[in-house]
Amino acid sequence: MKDPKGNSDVELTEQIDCCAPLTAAPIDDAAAAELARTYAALADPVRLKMLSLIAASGEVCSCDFVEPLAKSQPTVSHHTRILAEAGLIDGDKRGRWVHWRVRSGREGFVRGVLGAGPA
Amino acid sequence: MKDPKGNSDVELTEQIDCCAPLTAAPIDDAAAAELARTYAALADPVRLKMLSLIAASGEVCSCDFVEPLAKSQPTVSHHTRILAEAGLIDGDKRGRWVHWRVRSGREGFVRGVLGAGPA
DNA sequence: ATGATAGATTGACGGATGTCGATGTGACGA
DNA sequence: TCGTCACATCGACATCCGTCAATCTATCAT
Repeated sequence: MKDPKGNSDVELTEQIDCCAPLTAAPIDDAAAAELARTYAALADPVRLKMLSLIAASGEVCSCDFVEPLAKSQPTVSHHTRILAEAGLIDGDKRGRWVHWRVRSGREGFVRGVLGAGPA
Repeated sequence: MKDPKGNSDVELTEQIDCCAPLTAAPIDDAAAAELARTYAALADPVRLKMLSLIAASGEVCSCDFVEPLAKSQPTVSHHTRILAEAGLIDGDKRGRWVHWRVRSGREGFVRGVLGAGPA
């Protein structure tokens, strides 16, 4: 796959010009793959409800997911794992319980994700 | 604290309050399903590159996707359809060509999606 | 009309994903 | 020590998804 123009990893720079494009340059393959992985983690209603439960309470125990989500315990574990591997939540094991919270530094992103209305 | 439609910039509003939740309440099933559909459309590197190509150029013909994406014409058509059904792009048929643009009103969302770094 | 072109649709294939029962692994309590 | 509880992992299954060759549809040029 060739890259005719030398647009390797150009960061998003503010263009205040008239008729400025939405983005300065198309993203490269690595960035696209990385972003796709993040959004894939958000592409499931169960995981979105998980995120919103965590975001609303600040901290949620794994056991407290089973009832509101109406999913089995292995399924809940599966989804928390995916969210954690996507870098969106962190698990804090205290005794037999694991408490989940939004990863530090990602609160703004998560809030934006959950509030993304048609605007 | 109500959350207005303030999804302009994903900005880090410091949570100085003690124990302030990220969101007021967990999202309901319908909202979760709707959001999941949107993010599912973004969960593919080919579609993200498409979006970035459109966002960078303002308007892209379907035929101009085949080469930079290194995908067959049916595959390109498949992906444009998914992005359109997700309400992210619109196709403008002029003669034999279809020109794609970011849907009006979704520019901010798309810009945020493509520039979603860890902040 | 005829042929050429841009794009959509169909059908098929392999791989990824969501789900749950069964089982494994630690941690707590009696 | 033994049993229980919380969670992770495994195995299996059905479904969904990305991909392309073949084909169909609509449009343009001659």
